[in-house]
Amino acid sequence: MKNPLGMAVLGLLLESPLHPHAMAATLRERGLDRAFKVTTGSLYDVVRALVREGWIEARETVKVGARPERTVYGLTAAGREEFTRWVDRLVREPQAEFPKFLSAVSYLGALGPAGAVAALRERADRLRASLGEMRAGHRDALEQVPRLFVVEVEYAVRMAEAELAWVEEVVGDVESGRLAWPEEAR
Amino acid sequence: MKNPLGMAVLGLLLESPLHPHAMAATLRERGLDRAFKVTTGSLYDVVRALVREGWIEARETVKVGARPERTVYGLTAAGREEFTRWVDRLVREPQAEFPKFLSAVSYLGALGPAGAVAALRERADRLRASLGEMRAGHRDALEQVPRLFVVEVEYAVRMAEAELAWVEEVVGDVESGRLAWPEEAR
DNA sequence: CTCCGATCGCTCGGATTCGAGTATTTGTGC
DNA sequence: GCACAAATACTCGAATCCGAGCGATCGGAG
Repeated sequence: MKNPLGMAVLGLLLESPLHPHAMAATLRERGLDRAFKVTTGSLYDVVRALVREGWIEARETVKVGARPERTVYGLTAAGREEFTRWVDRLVREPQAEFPKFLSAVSYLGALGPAGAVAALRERADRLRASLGEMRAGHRDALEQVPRLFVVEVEYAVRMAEAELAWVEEVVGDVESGRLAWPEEAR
Repeated sequence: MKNPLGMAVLGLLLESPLHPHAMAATLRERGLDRAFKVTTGSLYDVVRALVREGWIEARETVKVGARPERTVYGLTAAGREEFTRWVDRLVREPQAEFPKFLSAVSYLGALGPAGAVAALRERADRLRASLGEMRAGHRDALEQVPRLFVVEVEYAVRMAEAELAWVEEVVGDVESGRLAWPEEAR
């Protein structure tokens, strides 16, 4: 079980038992779909895996109307423990990750100086837009809930700001020639 | 074809035809395994996919001694074009990604104030260590190749610095009470 | 000259992932 | 009271991913 969505599920069930569809809906309501990739397809797989590990268990299967049955899952004692361990580990140990932008920047040379500047400028614009949305969302959320519950947005904002600053700096460096384009890089 | 490793392969073949094992070796030599997840298993799948798309093609199959045959692949004209488009798109359009730390921070509450501070402190230490390595590696590399070829390391360093700064700030905020721990968060 | 670890180069299959599809029901505007 | 969008709830199969091998060869120590 490596999928962080599993952690999200445990975290939700800490509050109260739910059926899969409700988990997805709740995660989206709380904006946690910015932090977890929540796709329904994967969700059912993840739930099955959590059951296999003994961290959650089916509580009841209710049928409302003629819709498909809903199986409600609740946390086990082991699941409760696992959740904390899981969060703790992910906070403690930086994982090697491979953001697509990092990959792309490795081959920035291929765009040529003018192409690189154009592409980076567009990225900067998009980053500014999404930063605007995040900041607004954060402000609104803070009126509803304590800061601790939206602290991950602050992290996301900081990282986006850092990226934006770097992108702008590189644009400047290319234009001023501080970042030279050697022959070998087309 | 979504795997960025495919982009890395196209980028390598731009220089000269190679067989899969040599691709992996070259990527590692150049330290690009920090930017691309290069696992041999996936590599062969990715190469097959690139052939299917018509972006690379088998050039020859040589047999040296009694070892398994090596199939050498080279770029096609379509592959050359696709590579540029690929880099351009990834630079232009920020992708929604889901770093594990972002997920974990969403449930930071579960660790309690003391637990959170402890875990964050450990992360900070690890980040400092890996920053040290990255900076040293970058310095060394700069003596060998032009800056453009290691510019992705500068990005990685900046992002790690931003994360470290944020982590240290949150530790301070928890300790000073500026980041309060409401009852609901255990 | 012979043993052993490192390197070469690839295959395989289990596990995971997720988009697209299905089918019902509720709500809304006209 | 009817059409139509949205929400409810889940299944399925195709694609992808990747760790764990596997067998050969090479280089160097003794």
